[in-house]
Amino acid sequence: MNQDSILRSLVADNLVSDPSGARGRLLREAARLFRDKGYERTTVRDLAAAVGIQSGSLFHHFRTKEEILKAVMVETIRLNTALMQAAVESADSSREKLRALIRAELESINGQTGEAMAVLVFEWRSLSEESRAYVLELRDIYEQLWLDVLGALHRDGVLAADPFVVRRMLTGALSWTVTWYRPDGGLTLDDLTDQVVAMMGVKGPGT
Amino acid sequence: MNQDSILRSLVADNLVSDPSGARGRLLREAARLFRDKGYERTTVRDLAAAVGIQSGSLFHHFRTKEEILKAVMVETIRLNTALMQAAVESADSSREKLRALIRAELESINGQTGEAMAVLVFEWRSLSEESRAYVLELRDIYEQLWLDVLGALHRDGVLAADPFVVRRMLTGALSWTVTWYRPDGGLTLDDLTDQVVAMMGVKGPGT
DNA sequence: CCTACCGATCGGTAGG
DNA sequence: CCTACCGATCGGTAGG
Repeated sequence: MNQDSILRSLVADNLVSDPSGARGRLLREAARLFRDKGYERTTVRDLAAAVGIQSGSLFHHFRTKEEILKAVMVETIRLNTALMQAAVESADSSREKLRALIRAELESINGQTGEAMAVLVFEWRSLSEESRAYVLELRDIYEQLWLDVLGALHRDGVLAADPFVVRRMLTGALSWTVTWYRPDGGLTLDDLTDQVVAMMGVKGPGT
Repeated sequence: MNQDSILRSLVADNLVSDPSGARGRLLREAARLFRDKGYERTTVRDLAAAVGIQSGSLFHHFRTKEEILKAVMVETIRLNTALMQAAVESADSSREKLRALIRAELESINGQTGEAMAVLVFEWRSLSEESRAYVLELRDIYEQLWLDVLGALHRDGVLAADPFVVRRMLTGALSWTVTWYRPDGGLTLDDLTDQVVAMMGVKGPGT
């Protein structure tokens, strides 16, 4: 399962909007604007202009501006949960699974869906209570994938630190790359993954 | 030099506002509001109410709302640069200096100035171009303290990964603690510091 | 999806 | 530091 086929399968199940449809295009532009200017500084007029419609027409697709933010976050978590699941399944040992997860998350953060991933990290406060509760549920599933792998490494004595703390540290470290990492800067995503793995205190033989 | 005397010395030099004065109290409340609600969602009326004055009176102290954000950030970096300098000087070996830096930054993020530190991380986009340039200058001095210590460890062969990358990872990991770490949760700041150090691939003998 | 428009709220000002 | 107020802009609506 590559990235494209995973996306297509989610679109078929109506869990993620078709990127080429009106809704999908709006969500992609919204993610970009929300990351660049922040949710609050982005006006409904900005959003409408980005997809070439009038501001009033937005409310044919979404009841409120906040609903757009929620949709960006929900679809992003759904897509990335599927991507992480594929990453876990692609590897055999726990150590390789961890590497695959780190690599996949770095790819999401610094690739095509990077805008939406950044929104997920930085625009949390702009969600309503109800939306927040729902997004958090999805987030728990995503996090459990990580905790399972880290927990296995911990039980095997390969990872000394607490899995929960390690995952929190990784979340911060990896999402922060969006503010400084540039793929064209001589450091490839594989190099970056290596550095993170090297920095993690995962002891023991090299494979 | 403890934290209090460092703060007093900065106040005496007019680099940081007296926390008990009108300006200092406003900046502290502003930091709290900006962290909780975000800069854009915080109105000048919120700010004024928090210190018990009318909204129009704010503009006697600051020309614009953005100037308040800038002041929060500038004073926070100044204070923390002094705190990190003291941390570096308090230790002898590079390894101990790194631990002191990590411990001091965790303390800043999760202590009394935590609100302002979170603002520094999450409200970057709301700064004007000019303010951003100025804050960035101060930030460079702060970062250099870290890079000096990490660079020494790298030259000694204790730290395998690139100092620049390590610092970026640490920035993300440590600042992210503000979203999940609670001092009363059974994990002390010293425990947390231990976990971070353990997670860093700083090889070699235990002292 | 558009036109035309609304009530509310925003940052900031003038004059004291 | 207050009173009184402004122009601009915001999210959202009605009716087509």
